[in-house]
Amino acid sequence: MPRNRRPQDPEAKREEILDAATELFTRLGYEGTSLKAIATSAGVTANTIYWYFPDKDTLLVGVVDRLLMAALTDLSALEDEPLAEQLLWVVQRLRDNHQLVTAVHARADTSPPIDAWHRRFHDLADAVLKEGFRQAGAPESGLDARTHMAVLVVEGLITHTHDGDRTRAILDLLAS
Amino acid sequence: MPRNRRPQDPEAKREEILDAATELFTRLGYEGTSLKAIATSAGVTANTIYWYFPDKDTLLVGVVDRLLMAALTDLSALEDEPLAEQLLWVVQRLRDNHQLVTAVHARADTSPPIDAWHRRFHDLADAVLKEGFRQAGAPESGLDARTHMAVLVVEGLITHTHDGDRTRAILDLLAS
DNA sequence: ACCTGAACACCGTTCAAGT
DNA sequence: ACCTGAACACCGTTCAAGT
Repeated sequence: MPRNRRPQDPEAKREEILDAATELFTRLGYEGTSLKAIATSAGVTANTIYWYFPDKDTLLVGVVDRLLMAALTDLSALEDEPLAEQLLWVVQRLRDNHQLVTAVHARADTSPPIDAWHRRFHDLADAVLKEGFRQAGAPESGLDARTHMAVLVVEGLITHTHDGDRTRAILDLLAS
Repeated sequence: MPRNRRPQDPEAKREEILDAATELFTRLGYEGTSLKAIATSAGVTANTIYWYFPDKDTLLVGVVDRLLMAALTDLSALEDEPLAEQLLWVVQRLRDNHQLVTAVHARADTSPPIDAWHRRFHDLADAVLKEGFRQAGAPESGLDARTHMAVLVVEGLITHTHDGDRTRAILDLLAS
């Protein structure tokens, strides 16, 4: 049996590459992780990644999109919790992935696919949070400004290290 | 006269390198700008930059520190304006430099000098904004959380494109 | 369809050598 | 003290070639 016939189905290989990229981007940062390192960790050669993804930026989009969807799914289990509690959960959940957030921001200006994903993310986050504010009984006036602001604050709390008390105080203020 | 004797004093050359780096980092981003491009624009060779700065990260610190000091100086002329007005001025003033902000965030985890500068920046921004809130008559209770949150929002407004109305609405909400 | 080895242009950084 | 040319290891990406 030849070495480069698929030992398993190609969807699984794609997932393995995404797994490896997620782990390494999270731990070493986007610029600090080479495609060679991802490939080695996934058991392939660097240029094999190009069969599954057109470039490194699009691989990053695959990584963050999968993480976002998983987080949203898990968040839905907390929909009856107070808003500040839900926001705190999001911040704690994504804090380990903060290097992914800063990478998206840093590369959105250069990479069209990252820019497009980033815009979709904000539209989605705005919509989810707006609904959260409504269910918390927030007044309709100024609701857009409030939700946009809240998304920026959550991003800021993920990308900046604060102790738990300060994080909580900010989120309480935000949800009040 | 030999070519590589200084035609002018070395402080001026250092400033020229900072000027070139500021312009190119701002326009093309940090990762999108090579030291060779900066050097050429400043009329030297790439490795000459290493006589003035230990590495590319420290050059970035030099750039952002100079921009921050200039912005703070100019801001002091507006100290009698309403707080929301001052914040709007800051956002508009630094919006063109948003690639510098995202670069600092993206590299703070990897580069000790950038991390150190970033912490100093937040300490300074917190202090300045806290005084701004006080002068605007904000209550002392919850003032820390409010200032930290406001700094995150200002960073978010700089790094995310919003139309003017939305920016203003968010800043009004923040200062109210 | 899937994977590789070899190559390409580029990058930040180092260093011995010049003036 | 200030600056350069040449080199180093590395990077993302391409492509002809293999199975």
